[in-house]
Amino acid sequence: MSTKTISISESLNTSLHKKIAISPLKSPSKSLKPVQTVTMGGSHFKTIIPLATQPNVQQIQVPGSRFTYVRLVTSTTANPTTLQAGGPTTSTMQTAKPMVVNTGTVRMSVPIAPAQTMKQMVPKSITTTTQVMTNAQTQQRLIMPATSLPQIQPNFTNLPPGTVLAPAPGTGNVGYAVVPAQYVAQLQQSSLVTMASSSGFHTPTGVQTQARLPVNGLSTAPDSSTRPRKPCNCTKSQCLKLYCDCFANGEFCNNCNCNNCFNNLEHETERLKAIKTCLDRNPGAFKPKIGKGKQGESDRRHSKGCNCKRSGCLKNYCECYEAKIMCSSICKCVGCKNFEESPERKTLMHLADAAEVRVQQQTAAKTKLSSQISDLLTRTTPISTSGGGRLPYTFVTKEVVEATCECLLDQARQTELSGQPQALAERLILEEFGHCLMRIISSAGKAKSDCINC
DNA sequence: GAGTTTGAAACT
DNA sequence: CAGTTTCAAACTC
Repeated sequence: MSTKTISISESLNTSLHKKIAISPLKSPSKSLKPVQTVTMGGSHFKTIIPLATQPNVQQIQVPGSRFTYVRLVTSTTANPTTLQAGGPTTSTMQTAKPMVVNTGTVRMSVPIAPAQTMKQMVPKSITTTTQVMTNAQTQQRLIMPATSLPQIQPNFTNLPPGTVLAPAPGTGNVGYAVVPAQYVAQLQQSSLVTMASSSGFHTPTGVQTQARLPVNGLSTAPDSSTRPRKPCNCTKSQCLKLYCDCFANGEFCNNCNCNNCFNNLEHETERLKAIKTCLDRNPGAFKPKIGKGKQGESDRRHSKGCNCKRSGCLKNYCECYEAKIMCSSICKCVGCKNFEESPERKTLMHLADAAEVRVQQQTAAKTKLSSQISDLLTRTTPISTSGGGRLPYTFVTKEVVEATCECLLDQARQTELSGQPQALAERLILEEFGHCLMRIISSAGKAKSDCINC
């Protein structure tokens, strides 16, 4: 991977003429890319962290460095290109990549994640303070100046995400980042924002950060791009080995339950060293484990295959099963039941589907019941008797009865599907009926009380 | 929640 | 490369 230098000249004040070093970028993956940059050699690396000059963006200055550090996120497709910053459309969209900004004194590695659901991630609050652009891939990106240099901004609409425009040595602390909007949302949720202060780079002891990134550049679950990743519980690895999911995903730990965690900015040196060690051991350590299979095979498959011995590849111990893909020819598993025609697998799938449907039905029924009661509270006039303690009969309407019946039917279906004995089923249904009654009574009582007070 | 099982990662 | 150990997540009770 070579580093290319690009001049920014057009539309810039000549005194601001700057050199930009942009490295070719790598493909998106589960892993972050600082790993790629570390292998390039170089005496000093810095993990780039968010800009701070915009209301929703954090800028952190590392002592001893003249540069504003940023963390960048970019799209999942496209190829590396050479860029002419400020020029006409000389660039094409690029892949999520790590970037090395060679400023002459400091090399900064930029972990970059694929931005997948950018449209929905763009916070409304920031669109007024940052320039939002839409490219052919319908991804929105932001140009966020680390310091004010507004005349540059309009010329970067064609830069790929993940591009850092850094100044030549001696030109001051000015840097630009083209960042997909999703990352701004990450920033808002990340404790990176709270851990950094505008006066300097101070991270309180124990503070952990975790920028959420899609796993493998793919969504392993329908909502994986929006759901916070599970916190790790590492106790011995210092979160600096691939045992740690956060580390393996190229993320900082944040809100984890780990002990003696070194996977944070506070232990940047150790972290980068660990990344290098992992890469020395396995250059593909941070590459996606789930990739495209050979022709004729499933689109997605485990890059190395699993080695399961006892789980039949039908438990989450199995990386293939966990990724919701079938085992392939490269797996070395024993007694595998994770293949297309496997009856065990089909049964598991049916059970999982049924469970999901049950949960949805039950949730819907309960929501409807609550809605009916709530609706009644607003449109009925409770009948209160003077001290008689009777509840308003108007609450037992046709709608409430129907909603109650739905709850009971759902409970019946659930017990039937799970093969519960009849006696237990009846008991569960009765209990559900009791819950419904309690809700009705509670609502009616509240309405009565409200009426008395009014 | 504690203890067990599991398989990937790390180590020898 | 193979065997063993370490580790943290998944799972069971």
